[in-house]
Amino acid sequence: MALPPFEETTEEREAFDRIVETLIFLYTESRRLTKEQARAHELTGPQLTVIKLLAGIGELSLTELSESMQTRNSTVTGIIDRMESAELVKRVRSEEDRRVVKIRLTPKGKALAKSVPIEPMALFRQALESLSPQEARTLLKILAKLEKTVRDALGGELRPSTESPNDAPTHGARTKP
Amino acid sequence: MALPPFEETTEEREAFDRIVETLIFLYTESRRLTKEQARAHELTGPQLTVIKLLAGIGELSLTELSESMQTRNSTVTGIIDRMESAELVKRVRSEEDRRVVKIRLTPKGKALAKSVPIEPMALFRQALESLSPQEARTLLKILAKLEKTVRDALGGELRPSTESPNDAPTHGARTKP
DNA sequence: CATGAATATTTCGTATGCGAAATACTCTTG
DNA sequence: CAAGAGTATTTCGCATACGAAATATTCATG
Repeated sequence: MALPPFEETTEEREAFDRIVETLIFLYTESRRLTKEQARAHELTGPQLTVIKLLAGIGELSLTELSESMQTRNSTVTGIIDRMESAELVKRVRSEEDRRVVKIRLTPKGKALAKSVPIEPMALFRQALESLSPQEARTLLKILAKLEKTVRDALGGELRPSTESPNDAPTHGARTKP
Repeated sequence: MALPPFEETTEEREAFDRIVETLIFLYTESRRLTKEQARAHELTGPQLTVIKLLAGIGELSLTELSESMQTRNSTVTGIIDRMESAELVKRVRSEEDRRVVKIRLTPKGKALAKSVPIEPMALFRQALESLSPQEARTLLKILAKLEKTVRDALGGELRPSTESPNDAPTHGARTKP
């Protein structure tokens, strides 16, 4: 009677603030450390992600890459430009669909992928190992629920972008698309 | 006997991958929507964060701002430069310590802060409301544990930056420092 | 009180990251 | 098969984001 479901208590608000803050902390610190570690191998964070993705798969179109990395095509174009200049990667026009550009590792890129042991978001992954299996399962379940809520909210709201129906931003995403 | 604690099963690895992916999804999508909503008010995402922070506090030094936003000083300098050009904010040299720059809202900035209803990371915050109180508590507990693990790891590792001992990156952090 | 270590901010160069518009190509339908 | 809708990528301009180095100022010690 006092507080309907949507009323937010002060306590609840503080808890939410802490959660938001911690989410940002975990994401940004992991990103920073990845970037720093990548530098030791003459790579940037996103470039490391690209190399690891391609090493696992072989080749990906630019759009597939951008989806895997949760970024926009226009962002990935720039990343690939620089990697191509550095001879890490090459663009190959697809034969079936000539609009598509396939991205492949060069021998130099493959060698680098093999020699670089770090993986994107390693810091966060490592932290996950400190959780009990029970906690890990619970975390995954809760995050999945949040993801669903967000996707539903975006469905009736977003995708105002001109670009392809991507999902969203980068720097260390899936290692397996 | 088969798998010592540090051995990672395939199943576990996939769960970790999903968690990492979801973390990135939640962070980046919330960030994107905030940015998009801010645009309707002639603001960028980080600028919205600055305005909301200052509206709650009054004034903050540049370093305090960068810590609240989990970004580097050099990044915030640029953000404040543009906001100052837009007359949203002004720099005031501190009297006690003349190295310090205090950032304050201008009347225009205050008015804008009042008229803009959106808050940074609103999408994610809103999603949190879909959780049961129990789930929210559990999530907070697990994230706090991860945060501690990460801080410990960084303690004996990081902070290789030349800049002040900040914590890390931006775009929508605390609303209350 | 002079010097050097420490701290706060800025400057600079480079790499994302994004949306909007332009290009190039494919796929309908008529 | 030609015109237009749809899709893949690039181009462009702008705003972060970062580290390293430069500046300005304060503090600690001798």
